[in-house]
Amino acid sequence: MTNENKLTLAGLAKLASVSTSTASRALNDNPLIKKETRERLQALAKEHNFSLNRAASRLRTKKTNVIAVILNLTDSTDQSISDPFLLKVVGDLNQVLNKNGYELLLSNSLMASEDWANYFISSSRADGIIVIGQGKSTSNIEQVAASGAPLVVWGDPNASSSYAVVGSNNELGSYLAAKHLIEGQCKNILFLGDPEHAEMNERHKGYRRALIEHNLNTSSELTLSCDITSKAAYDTISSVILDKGLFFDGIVATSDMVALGALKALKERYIGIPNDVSIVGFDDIAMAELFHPSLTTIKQNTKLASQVMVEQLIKQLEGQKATSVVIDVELITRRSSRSN
Amino acid sequence: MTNENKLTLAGLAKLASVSTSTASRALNDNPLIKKETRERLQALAKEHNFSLNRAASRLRTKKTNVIAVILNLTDSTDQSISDPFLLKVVGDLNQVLNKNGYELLLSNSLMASEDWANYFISSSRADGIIVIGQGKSTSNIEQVAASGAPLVVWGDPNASSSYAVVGSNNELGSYLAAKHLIEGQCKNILFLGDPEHAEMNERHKGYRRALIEHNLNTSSELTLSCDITSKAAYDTISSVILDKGLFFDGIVATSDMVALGALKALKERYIGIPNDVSIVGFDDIAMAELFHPSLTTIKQNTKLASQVMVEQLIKQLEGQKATSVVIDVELITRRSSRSN
DNA sequence: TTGAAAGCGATACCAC
DNA sequence: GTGGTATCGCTTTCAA
Repeated sequence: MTNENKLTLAGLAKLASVSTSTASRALNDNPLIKKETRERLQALAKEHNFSLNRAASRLRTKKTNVIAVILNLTDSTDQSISDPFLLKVVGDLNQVLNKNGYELLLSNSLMASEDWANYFISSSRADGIIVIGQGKSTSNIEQVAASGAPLVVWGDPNASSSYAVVGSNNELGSYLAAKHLIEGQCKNILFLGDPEHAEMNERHKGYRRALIEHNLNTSSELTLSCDITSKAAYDTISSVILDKGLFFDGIVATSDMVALGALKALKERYIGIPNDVSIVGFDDIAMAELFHPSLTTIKQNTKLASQVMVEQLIKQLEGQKATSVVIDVELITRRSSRSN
Repeated sequence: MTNENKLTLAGLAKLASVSTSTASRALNDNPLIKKETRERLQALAKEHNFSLNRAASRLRTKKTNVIAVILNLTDSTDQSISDPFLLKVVGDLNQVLNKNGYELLLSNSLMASEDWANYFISSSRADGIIVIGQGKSTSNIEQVAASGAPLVVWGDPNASSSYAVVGSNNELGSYLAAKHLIEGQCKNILFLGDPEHAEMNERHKGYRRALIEHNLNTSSELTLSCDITSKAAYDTISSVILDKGLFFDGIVATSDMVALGALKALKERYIGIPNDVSIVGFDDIAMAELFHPSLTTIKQNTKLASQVMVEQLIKQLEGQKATSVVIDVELITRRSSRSN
């Protein structure tokens, strides 16, 4: 197999005694070619383990059928790249892209050059870009948008932006979370997360809306800013309890990882969950129900979201305009919060 | 930016009043070209947002600088693709590949055609293949190996195989796990996992070795076969307790997800961990220490493993022969098992 | 140190 | 329905 020269389309055509044009069309299942001929060539290709050279066809057609997916990590290398939620999205995107005939080129913001449009699109490495996460700064993303490259971002769809953003209804999600805690008789509800981050800021708004609606304390000492990792959440909760004691009876966390970090800190102090403190997470990662108590959370529908992202991207690839789309969230009630 | 025709190397060369040859060499930082000229052209390229067309250069050089990473899922679509351990490996590989100038094309066995070598290599989509997981059948992998394509597999490195396998010392891992339980006075130790799966089978061997060394019961009813998901583990443990009561006091699980599923089933029945039953997992996923009790486990060094996999792959890309490599494992003692 | 030109392997326009 | 051929944009040998 490695001794002779690799078979090319021209070679295959010769074997079949047709022209390369015909061979090309046949392998691409072009209906211009007689069905019989098509099938004959496809069989021959299979027999000889022949595959069209993508580099060549990409050069000629100026289409790669590749989508670059960029994990837009905030800063801390290790923590966020292993966030199960982000990786779940990558997995789902992979499925959907493949189903639509695209391949997934994986990157992350720590690696790729600064100028994404240039690096991926102009260089014809990919036809379009999906960015997962807006992070704290969106300048990279705006640059891509300005270049006119097909682009979809997973993030906060309510932010007015020059590009299509697909994301959960974050405000509503945390509103539902807070409301659920209030209905469970929580009076002093903490918000745990990083309000500087676009999506998290929306979640903070929803949390405040619920509290205000129910005339609860929204004092700023109830908003605890911390990184979106379980470690940071654990540390934050641990130290705040040490400082001020247990001055809260509910937590609205900005992610499941954050919720789980908080949960651990509380349990270590023998604080009862959900009776002393109720907790609601955000994401509904696979592990949420494995914990004890299982985690009440706001489910983000990553499967649907991936579908929508790919749809919106394909629209742009076809020259249409894409729009931002809000994905519904859902409260999943489990045992880390009091029901009713 | 979209109005005029896209700039090509020839165009850039004209702008700089040099030949395309010179321009090409300059942008590739070829020392043949005077340093001054090189810098001038690189600056010009940046100024005009110019990037070399990869499709063209790949066609010409017959090198893509892309590595296909294939998640070799067993069967169940949803469960395994979200296994945090596998995705962690993908993330780590991404980092290492990028550092070495390669890009990562993500695929999974459910999607890609049957004939991986053909699909990825002959078609010049990628220069090499990394397969994550041997699954139950290795015929796909062997086909790639037979084709002579650069290939590295994450799996059981002890299996004699025609290709390079990088993987943890699975046998030793579960041996350590079982030994640790025995030292904690466990007498009836369950093995929970799927011994048909290559790596899991090694783990089963290690488990048995430890038991035999200590004259413990190795009867087959102590080996519980179940899928490598937390759900399956939960169901398996639940039903076995229902059937036979609590006839064991230790569990060697084949993965953290499995361990956590078992943990949940036991806690729901108010079985004390680690006093009634001690548990050891395998992997050391990020969440292992968040659980209550935190999970004792066998750590797989994915970072090192990724480095080694890429190294071995690059060797092959350079025409050298690669070898299988065993990665050390480490017992991480936490609270789900009795110490000492 | 630089330039001219051939050619990588497909596709698609135009002819028949 | 099928075939001839120019062409996509770059790299690299050979010549200067």
